[in-house]
Amino acid sequence: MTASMSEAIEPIRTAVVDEDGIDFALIELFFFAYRDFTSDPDEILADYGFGRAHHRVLHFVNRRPGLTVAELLDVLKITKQSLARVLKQLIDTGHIVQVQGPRDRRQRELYPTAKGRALALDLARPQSRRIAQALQDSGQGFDVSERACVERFLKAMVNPELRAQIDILPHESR
Amino acid sequence: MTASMSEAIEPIRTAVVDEDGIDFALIELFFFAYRDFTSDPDEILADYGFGRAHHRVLHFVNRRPGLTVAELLDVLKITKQSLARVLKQLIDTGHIVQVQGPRDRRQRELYPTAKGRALALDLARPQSRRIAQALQDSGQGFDVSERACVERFLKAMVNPELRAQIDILPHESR
DNA sequence: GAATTACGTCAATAGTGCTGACATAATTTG
DNA sequence: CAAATTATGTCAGCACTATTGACGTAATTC
Repeated sequence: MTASMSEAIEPIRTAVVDEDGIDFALIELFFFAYRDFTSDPDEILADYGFGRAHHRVLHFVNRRPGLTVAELLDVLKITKQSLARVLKQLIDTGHIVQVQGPRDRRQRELYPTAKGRALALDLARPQSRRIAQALQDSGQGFDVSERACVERFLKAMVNPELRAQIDILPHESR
Repeated sequence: MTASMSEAIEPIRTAVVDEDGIDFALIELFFFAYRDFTSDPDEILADYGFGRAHHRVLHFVNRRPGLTVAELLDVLKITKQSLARVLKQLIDTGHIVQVQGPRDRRQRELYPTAKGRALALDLARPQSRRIAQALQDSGQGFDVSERACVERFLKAMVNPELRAQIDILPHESR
């Protein structure tokens, strides 16, 4: 764990620049943007003793009511054990209910309750406000649809094999 | 922690839709995009026994060589204690060196070593590739600069009071 | 000289992720 | 029908990143 040898290791005093296809500017903008984007719901969640994991579960159960546990794991790309804790808490607090699968009785379909729906909307509100404001602030005014541009870009950033999953989720226009 | 009362809580069977200014579509796209975006460097970091916190520190020390500890804390918005561990590891492994501040000897200026610069570039490479590919895939071809649009949007998503900090960082065009 | 600042460190805690193992019930397969 | 597989739940233990609060030291400022 120690720096090899005893000679002084030379500090590099020049900043890295965006060269050779290295895009530090967008990399760090993405970091800052996502951090502030998630900070909005974080404050609300804290009041419930919940964290981001709860938010994500609540979000997707609201977006796809009747999801099974396996499907949810596949969307979130986490393990059963990681999901178990947060899902149990959301069920115990009456935000989500489990319903035995109609065809396959081993499955548990997950549905939001009115309480769970309300919380999901409360969490989405400040994030939506931030997005709307950002689109408005950054829009060029003209014909160019900032929203369409951003939506295309974000989707293209997702691993190709996962894009099919996204298309399952409800969307307004398209 | 238990759902109040004994009556069955009704599951809501309809999916939430994007209405009343709620933008679920972009919210979840942002989640998916950021998750995959960070998965690239995560694999490399694992080889070093490092995590995302190490990546962030290494990134900003490379972007602003000579940063003091206090400045780094201000950029990352974490506590001294959270930084301490990861910074110590990066110093012990010879990725970052501390130099006593020239004016104020209490300060420790942080600089990357050649090793630290190399790792920062290795981590930025797959992320930059993903961004470039996404911009290309999503670009409309025409005159519209997808990159400019995305950069404006991401910057507008950041809390206004923090945007000044971003402008300090080196950038190519602008 | 006293207060403040910059930094380091210690102890304790929380949230979220992981692996591996095991149990149960239901469905599918041979 | 018996056996294998699948869907889910649960237990134990671990890792990483973050938190708060407290304390110490050295350097600077007032």
